[in-house]
Order: sequence, then structure tokens, then C-alpha cells
Amino acid sequence: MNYSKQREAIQKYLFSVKTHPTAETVYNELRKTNPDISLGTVYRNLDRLSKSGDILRLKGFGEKDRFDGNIQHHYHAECVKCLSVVDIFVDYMSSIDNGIKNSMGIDILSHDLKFNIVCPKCK
Amino acid sequence: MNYSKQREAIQKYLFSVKTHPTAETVYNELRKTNPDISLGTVYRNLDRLSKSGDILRLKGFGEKDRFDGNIQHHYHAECVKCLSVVDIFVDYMSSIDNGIKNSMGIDILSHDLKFNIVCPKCK
DNA sequence: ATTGCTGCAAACTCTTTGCATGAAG
DNA sequence: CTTCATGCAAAGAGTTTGCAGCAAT
Repeated sequence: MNYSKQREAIQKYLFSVKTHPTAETVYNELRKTNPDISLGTVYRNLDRLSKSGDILRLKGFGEKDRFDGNIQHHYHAECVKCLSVVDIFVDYMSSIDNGIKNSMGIDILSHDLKFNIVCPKCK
Repeated sequence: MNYSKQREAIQKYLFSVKTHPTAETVYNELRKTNPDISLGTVYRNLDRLSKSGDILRLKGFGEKDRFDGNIQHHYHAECVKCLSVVDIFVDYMSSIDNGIKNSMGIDILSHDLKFNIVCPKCK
């Protein structure tokens, strides 16, 4: 994997924001400092970075995928009004998986958990 | 909402299966007994039925939406190998939401929880 | 020099929708 | 008759990809 200015800019941007931007938002933000970047390159690098474990790809929040530069474990909550995504800094709750294993006898590899809230701004 | 033969067939089919078919699967299955049904009609009715609360639309399992005729509360698990979706008949765990409220001070409206497993067939 | 990355545009997948016709009430 | 639902095909939204040229090693 060769160095590329574009990939570095994408990763830096994601690391600098606490929002959970879509590919299009990343594209529009990066164009301000990197006017020649293309949407295809953004998609390609977001895909690469998430597959290499350097960023997170969040699915199931609205129709578009969202990306997160924070790879420490945390959950996410979506505001049911403005659809923004906020972080819930809580450790992975393995008790949930153990509970299912005990009551159902099914081995759980992991779980994906999303909370629905009304965010502070919308209240 | 007028009666329609097609909508009834869709709902009956979903109620009769324990799988969690995609729109295309519903379409292909219904065509066997209802050869003139169109994919657009299937999509339209799946949308209508999920909005009226008669069926469930499941998002976040692979790329395609899946539909569930069982509207009693239950969780779902996805097999990481074959991507099939199986039911986890466990009551809604409001303790999860209360835990977040107590530790973070955020009111949780609800949560969406998906388990990752290796299904019996793939083991 | 060789390989990998880019910009561009076209293609792809899933889903929704406009329209003229046909079924339901 | 009037309204709603259908079949069909086209359009829409999000994302991926083929290709020729440029950047990195």
C-alpha cells in the first residue's frame, strides 16, 4: 500500500472530527483543501481504510454508510429527529452475549448495538 | 387501503416462512403461484405493510433489506458465514437502555441489537 | 522501470416512482 | 364512477469499478 496524499488527508480528517460523516461529506470537506480529489478516490480509500482496520464503517444509520476515525470500542446512538450520530462511550457489554448463550444455548461471536435517542440539540 | 390479491399473497407468504427474505426472494417465490406479479408491486406492498406495522423491515443485514412477518418482539442474529438471519426469541432487554441512562445520563428511546453467530448449518 | 493510485465517467445494485390500465368499492 | 393498486419501465440514490495517465518507490 503506497503512500498517497489523498488517503492521508481522508484519515486525518476523520480523526479530527467527532461527527460520523458520510462519504459525500468527506468528499465535500476535503475538496476545500484538496480541490482535485474525486469522489471515487474517497470511496476507494474509505473502503481500504475500513478493511485495514484504520477506520470504522458504520452501517444501518440512515441509508448512507458513515465513517468513524475512532477505532476504540464504543457504541453509537442515532437521533430520531435530526438523524445525527453520537458516540456512547461504554465498554463492550459481553454480558449481553453471555445472557443469550445461557438462555438459548447459542454461541454469540459479537453484537452490534445502536441506540435511538433525541439528541441534546433537538431537545 | 383497498384489498389486493397481491398484498394478501405477500403477507401470507411472509407469515408462513421463518426465513427473512429480501424483496427479490419474495418476488421470486410469489411468481410461482402468481406469475404476473411485478417487482414494483412487491416493493410497494412491503413498504406499505412495514409502515402500517403489519410486517418488519430489517436493515443492516447485508446490503439488502429483509422482511419479517413475525411482529412479536425478538432479536436477530446473522450467520457470519452464510449471511442467513435467524430469530433470537428473547424479550426486549430494557436493562441495557437503563444502564446507559444511569452511566451516561442520556435517555434512550430504544435500541437495535443484532448478534453475529455461526449458524447450526455452518458449524 | 514498475507498481499502485488517481480522476473521470460509466456501470452496478437496490429501491422508488410516473404513468396508463385494470380492479375494488 | 371514482379511487386505489397494478405492471411496466425508467429514474434515483449510493457505491463500485475500468481505464488511461500520473505519482511513488
